Amino acid sequence: MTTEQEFLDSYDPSAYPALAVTVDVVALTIRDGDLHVLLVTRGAPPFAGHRALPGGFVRDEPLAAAAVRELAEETGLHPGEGELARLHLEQLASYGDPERDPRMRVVSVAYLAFAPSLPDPRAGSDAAAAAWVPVDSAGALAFDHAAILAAGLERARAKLEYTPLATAFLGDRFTIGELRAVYTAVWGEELHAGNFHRKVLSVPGFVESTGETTARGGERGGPRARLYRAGDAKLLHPALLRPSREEGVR
Amino acid sequence: MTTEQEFLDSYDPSAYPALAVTVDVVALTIRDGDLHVLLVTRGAPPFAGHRALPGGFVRDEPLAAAAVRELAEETGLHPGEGELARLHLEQLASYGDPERDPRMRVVSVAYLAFAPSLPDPRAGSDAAAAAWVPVDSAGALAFDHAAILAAGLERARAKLEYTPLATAFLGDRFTIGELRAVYTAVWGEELHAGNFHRKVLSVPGFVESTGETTARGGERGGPRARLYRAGDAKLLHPALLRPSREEGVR
DNA sequence: TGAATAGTGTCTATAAGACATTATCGT
DNA sequence: ACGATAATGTCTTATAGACACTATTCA
Repeated sequence: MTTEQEFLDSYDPSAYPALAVTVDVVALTIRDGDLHVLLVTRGAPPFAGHRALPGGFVRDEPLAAAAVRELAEETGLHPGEGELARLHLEQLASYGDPERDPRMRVVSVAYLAFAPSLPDPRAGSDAAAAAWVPVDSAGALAFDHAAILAAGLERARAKLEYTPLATAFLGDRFTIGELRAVYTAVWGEELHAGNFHRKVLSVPGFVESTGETTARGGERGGPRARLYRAGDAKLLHPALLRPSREEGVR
Repeated sequence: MTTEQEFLDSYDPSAYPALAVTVDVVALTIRDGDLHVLLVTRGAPPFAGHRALPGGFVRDEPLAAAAVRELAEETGLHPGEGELARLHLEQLASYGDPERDPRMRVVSVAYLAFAPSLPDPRAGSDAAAAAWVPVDSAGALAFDHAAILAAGLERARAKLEYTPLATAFLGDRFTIGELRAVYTAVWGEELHAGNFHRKVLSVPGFVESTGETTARGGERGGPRARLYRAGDAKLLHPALLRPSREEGVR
């Protein structure tokens, strides 16, 4: 209870009940115009057969490295390889309710990842039970993972407002229309094409022109679109605010 | 390495190296117009004699409860008692670099607290070494606490933009001038009094009038000010943006 | 009386959003 | 030819910020 006692305790961790630290990852990507999250199907109790966020125990490594490692294992890709090299990863929050895991006290550090469209997890790897699932079809998840997913989605929606991270869902070159498709998928709202176009170009450092255009127009017609790459801005100023933000204000 | 192996491991935590979880609290308050943070002076190695954020090991309790408990111990106040009852507490981030504590692997969950002006920590309590320190005078801190404090300050500055949490630094009734003093203390920038006044009143749900005024004018003259209390808004719309946000955008 | 503060009014520049328009491409 | 999309133009309204101004109170 006293400060000195704490110092003593700190040298004797076995005086405390066993406690584990895990990382769980909310990995988001966009497929076919819809926002998807990477989920695994648990093969053992508790919650056997339920879907869960990919994650696992932290080893002798930084927390973010554990998140990247788990993600790489579940997708069958290697960190720094191919599309995983362009991954955006940020810490989301930590969850440590004593009852959140029925086996023992587990504190989980959740991470949020934005990925360009990735292939399906490789069959035969650790990731046999992993799949990209539309976020609207995630359903019930193991442990408190539904709450973690909800927090990740809300964070992602907010981040698109004031950061250029929407580009993290795209390749290194993209059209304004593709960028708008990211916003509509994450926010779940249609955006006015013309206003969005002008606004994106008016924010300093959001995108920069490559001088190129697409090789051909859209599948259903339309002119060739100019290609852009991500700019050097870390924050959008002014921000792109969501249309419907009156709800939830009170 | 495989998913099944993880399930087995999860039942045998002793297979993993000893690991501790702590909470550290960035507790902010405003005294004499300046932003202060609660710091303790360490009495034992490592970092003996250095200042540090208040914190300690997590017990059989939720993480937020551990943060409140540590804060109560250091200030000598009891949770839910007096000013501590009005405390705003939110999770900040977790810090788990393997080298951040020289003794052992410690993962710390940092919390951020906004408090109305609190008394000095009680002499004779656990808090004998605790004190409110102006954030500009914090200097070097033990472990990675300087980085945690910096993250807390940035979070606080950002939160004041789009939430009504500035009122968490004030009593249950306050003037617009007192609210403006919170903003100038946290942001470190002067705000135009007239524009601030009109803007605060124009944001729905930020403050609501009590119909009362202060008993007397300012110490150096001026009329009596109307008294307000916090409104029911959870988000400010439109937000109060910091004047200088061009820097750090790139 | 003078200085400081509360609160309001006015004006300008910027930004958001609704809507229209033109050009280019695929089918 | 037709429909779809890219990109730009126009107009209205809301907001931010600079500045001026009046009223009230304390020293």
